[in-house]
Amino acid sequence: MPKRVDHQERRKLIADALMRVAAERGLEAVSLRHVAAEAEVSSGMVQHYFRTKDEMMTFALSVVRERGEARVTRAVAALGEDPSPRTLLRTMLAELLPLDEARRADGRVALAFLAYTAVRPAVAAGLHRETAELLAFIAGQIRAAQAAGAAETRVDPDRAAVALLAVMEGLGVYLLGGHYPPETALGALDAQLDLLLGPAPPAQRGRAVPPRRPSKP
Amino acid sequence: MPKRVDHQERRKLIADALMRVAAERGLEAVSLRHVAAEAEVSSGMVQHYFRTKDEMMTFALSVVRERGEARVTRAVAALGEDPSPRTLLRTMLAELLPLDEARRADGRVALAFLAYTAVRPAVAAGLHRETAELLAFIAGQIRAAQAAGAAETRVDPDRAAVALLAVMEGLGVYLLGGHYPPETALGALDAQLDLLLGPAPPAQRGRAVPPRRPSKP
DNA sequence: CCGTTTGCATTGCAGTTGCAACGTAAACTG
DNA sequence: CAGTTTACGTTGCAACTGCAATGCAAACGG
Repeated sequence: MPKRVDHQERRKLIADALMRVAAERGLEAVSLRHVAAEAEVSSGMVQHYFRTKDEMMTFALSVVRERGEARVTRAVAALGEDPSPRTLLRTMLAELLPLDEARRADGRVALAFLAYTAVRPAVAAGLHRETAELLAFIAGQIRAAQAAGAAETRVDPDRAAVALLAVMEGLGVYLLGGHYPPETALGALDAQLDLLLGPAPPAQRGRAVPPRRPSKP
Repeated sequence: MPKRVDHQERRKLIADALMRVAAERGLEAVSLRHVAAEAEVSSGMVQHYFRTKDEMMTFALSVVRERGEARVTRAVAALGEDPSPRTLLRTMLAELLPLDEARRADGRVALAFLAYTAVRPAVAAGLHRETAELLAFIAGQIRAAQAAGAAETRVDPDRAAVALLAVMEGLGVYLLGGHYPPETALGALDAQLDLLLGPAPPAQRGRAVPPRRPSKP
């Protein structure tokens, strides 16, 4: 039986189990044995693929990141050929909000890792690059909208991008905390886009994110 | 010696130690013994004042909330008699951002508790009330600014309040993660206020929060 | 002045933790 | 077919965990 196993695949299997544990009971409940049990493998196997717990955590963090990226790319791809900046931004950001249970689970894990990395700065390096790229992209879209005359040109695209991404992150945090219902968050997101890009064309207004067919990533 | 002790004071002493541990090494490192050691008391004493660890955590969470509130009220009080809505909002929100090391430490603890409560919904009840109050207050200020003609009346105050608070929370999270420097966060906050309330009067622009004298709360 | 209550310190315990060590069986290499 | 490597499974261990139990001295109530 041995030797013919995909190393990366096993690691993802374990990381997935870790995320399930973390989503349900928090990162504090993540132990070698719990993860192993959740993945239905022996704890020896977990040790075989991750020499230390920290290695496992770091890998899981990268998986979380990639999941988010995959979500966004899929949602954006579903928009078809070059969508308007507004549609693009709204789709991206709404996709990153924990609006259904699947995304809530991911969100809880992400939030846990956020707290985790806040105390272990060394692990956070990868996140910085991603944030920087996202910010650059968002700023680009805002600039495009301004050039097309759709947006007020008084706002600095870079600052607006930082604010817009922060809105999304903050809404996500409050949603996870159950401070308000999803509609409130979506309303605030749309209001923010209105502020930045001017009122939306009526067809767009309040349109839901396209339905996502069930998948087992 | 016994009998003449202020119960509440001891509990705060312990909670403070807990927050120091959590700020440095995360909530996972918070154990009865660690907290006791940090507070320089016996672990028996900790058990005397908190019958279970959960009771201690819940109390610490309430202390975190109160600290934040105290910070804001102090900063706002320093503004003097009825300041403009814009000044008020900017002062409040900037005070809640982790811009110096003291507030970063508090922020790390708050973030850790956010992840903590996301998995234990029962504990989060108190937070909801506070958020709701804050939102109502912010919305009120925005309404006031609109009535005074300072702000564009096209934005819905309630939605704008949700977005504004989310901006602050999101900026805080990214700051704690070290994704960008404090100036970027402050820039985005000001940009957001510009969007909501119109450009700031020149005297206000970029003015720093009044210096906070060192204190041992 | 004596019992009760309060405020702590110490000890002990069962359970859990990360991790090292060892064992083993299957595939690949020569 | 011998030997090495890969892929695990099992066991064990020292450290740590929350918590119960016990002890004890000081203040207070009677």
